[in-house]
Amino acid sequence: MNTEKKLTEMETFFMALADKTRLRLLNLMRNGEICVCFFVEVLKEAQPKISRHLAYLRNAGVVETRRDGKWMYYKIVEPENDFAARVLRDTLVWLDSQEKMKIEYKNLVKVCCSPETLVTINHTVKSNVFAKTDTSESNRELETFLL
Amino acid sequence: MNTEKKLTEMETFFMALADKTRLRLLNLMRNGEICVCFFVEVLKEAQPKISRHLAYLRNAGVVETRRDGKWMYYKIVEPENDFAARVLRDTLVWLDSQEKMKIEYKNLVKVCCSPETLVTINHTVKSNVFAKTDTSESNRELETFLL
DNA sequence: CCTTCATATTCGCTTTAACGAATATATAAT
DNA sequence: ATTATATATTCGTTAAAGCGAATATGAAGG
Repeated sequence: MNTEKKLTEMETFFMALADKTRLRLLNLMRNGEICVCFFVEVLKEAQPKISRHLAYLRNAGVVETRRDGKWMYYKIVEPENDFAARVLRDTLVWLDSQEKMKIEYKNLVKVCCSPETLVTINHTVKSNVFAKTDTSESNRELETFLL
Repeated sequence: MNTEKKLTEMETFFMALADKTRLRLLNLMRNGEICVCFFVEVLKEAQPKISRHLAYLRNAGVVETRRDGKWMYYKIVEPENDFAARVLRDTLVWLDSQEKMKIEYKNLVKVCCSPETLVTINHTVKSNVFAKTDTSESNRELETFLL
């Protein structure tokens, strides 16, 4: 890579981490991919705001997306740059050391794994919840994590 | 600390790292305290610009200052927060992996350790250079580093 | 005291970031 | 086809960052 661009890359990377909303988003993604609607629900922030910050993280190469029907899932991606990868890991540990972040993560688990909440959020019939609207892998991981 | 302030602290910390000039300053400080005039000389940036970015780093708790007569010396200070300290160390290693940053550091050493340059920069009589204007410890460290 | 030198700060300006509100897009359901 | 839903994007505004130029501060030396 051009030597001039490396500093710009660092700048962009740290910018991605230099915002409360983005840090909170990363905290929620720390154990796997999460659907946008859960971010909105848990962080209690306006949907366009969430969406913009997620876009920011994606442009910075910190997260990747997967579409599943109407839903978009975001997950943290290990940066190609080893140094960035290390800082990102450190940052997630840092977040995990904060009481408020632990609580938010637990709220995420509560929202994700509760069938009623899924119905509320997705406006889906109950019988369908775990069959279609639920991103089964992520939720199993979350449930396991809670035990 | 108030749980709400912790995220703000992280934000401020990462903001400090999210700027090319500040990263270049930190790179130059990686082995000890450096006088402002050397930053100006090596980075070839306007003095007020350097000064403002140093102030930013100081407000973020990343550097400390020491006055010696007319000269101000800045050095990196280990953040009290262990997580921040770790990220800062990682960042310095990251910088050190970049060719351009190595060159800038070598230029610093060249400027710092050259008596003529000191005379030029400090507008001081030659005989005085190493006795007064030179920050002896730092320079010894720099010279050793170069060998 | 008065001047000089190193550094910090202020001022006015331009650029960029962030936000809420509104709108667009894309998929799914009817 | 039409409608509803999830998410993204645009628009207009406000706030913040960064910059160069000018000025202020503070220490040293004559």
